[in-house]
Amino acid sequence: MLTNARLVYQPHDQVRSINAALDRAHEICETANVRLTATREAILRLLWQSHQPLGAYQLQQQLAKITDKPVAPPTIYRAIEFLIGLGLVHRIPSLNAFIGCPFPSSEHSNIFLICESCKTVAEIADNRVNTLLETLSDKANFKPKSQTVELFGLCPNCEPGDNNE
Amino acid sequence: MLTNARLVYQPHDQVRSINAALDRAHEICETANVRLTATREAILRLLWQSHQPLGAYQLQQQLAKITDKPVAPPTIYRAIEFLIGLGLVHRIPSLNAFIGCPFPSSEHSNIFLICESCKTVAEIADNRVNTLLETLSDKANFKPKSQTVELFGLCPNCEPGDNNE
DNA sequence: AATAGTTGTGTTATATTATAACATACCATT
DNA sequence: AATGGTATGTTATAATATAACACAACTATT
Repeated sequence: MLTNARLVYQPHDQVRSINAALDRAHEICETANVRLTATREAILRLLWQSHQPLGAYQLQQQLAKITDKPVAPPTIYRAIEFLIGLGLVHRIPSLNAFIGCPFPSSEHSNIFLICESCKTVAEIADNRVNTLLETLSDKANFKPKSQTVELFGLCPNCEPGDNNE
Repeated sequence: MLTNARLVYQPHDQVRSINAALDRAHEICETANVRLTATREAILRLLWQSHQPLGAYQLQQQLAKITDKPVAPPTIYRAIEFLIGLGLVHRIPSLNAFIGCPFPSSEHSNIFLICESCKTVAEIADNRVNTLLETLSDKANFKPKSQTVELFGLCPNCEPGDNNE
């Protein structure tokens, strides 16, 4: 099982992990022979910096602030589309928002743990879920191609009882 | 495992199953001591008649045609909200659309089989999925409250190879 | 059946999310 | 520097969803 739950729920060295992730992203783009332009990298960085998913118009505001000039929605949506295509970013449909993928390039189903209180989102990848969903699909004669799993609840930091350790 | 896959993917007696479902809906409302008004029932009927999820504005159009007078979006959204609250209707986030629940009143996770070709949506309920997702949540110290599982792929009628029988 | 309280609907306006269409700029290769 | 592909800017608008307030309908009690 892959997960970024600890990173999301506990304090850690943000800058270092983001730089490492960006390096990885550059590699991925080079391999795919596509360009990680300034805009795209900025959007990716913003998404990776936030453990809460960001909407397109939040990204618009933040990008405008960084570059100090206005940015129109298509710019944002194009960058997002590009990043999603590479698996660097996920869309969370129930929130109309986007989040950086903690383990791009690993083939995985997307299981999102969405905290209804603080809105942070952690991600899990687990093959058993895929396997089970494939079995169930089979019984219904359905051929699955992709999937989204969203769990809504409380993260360890917001759970009233026993806390994160 | 509960599923409406056969109903969705094969021809069947629409009218009879919808009437039975509506009877069931009336029971549920009576028990909950809430009113299944004309508008709400009409929306529910429209959703149950369609194996494809309908958007709010599609429902608006269809309802306007039935009642022969214009209907504003809030009317639709209110009815939908009411029906979702009772578990009679589900929202499918990735489609911004709604679908009638084939087995309301059964506690279940929502697993949607969304055909990318013909857009029909079948639903499955299976406890193993819930169990597995709970196990995974536990490991991340996450307390799940609800969930949405969406599978995208091809239904038996659209799958090129072997067809539905 | 009159009243009051609650619940549901009509109506208008507007917020939020997303895309279409076309012009311009950038960038690599010749 | 000319060409062709890719990326971005710009304007307008489509599609989805909600806020706020007025009015109507239903329900329970007198």
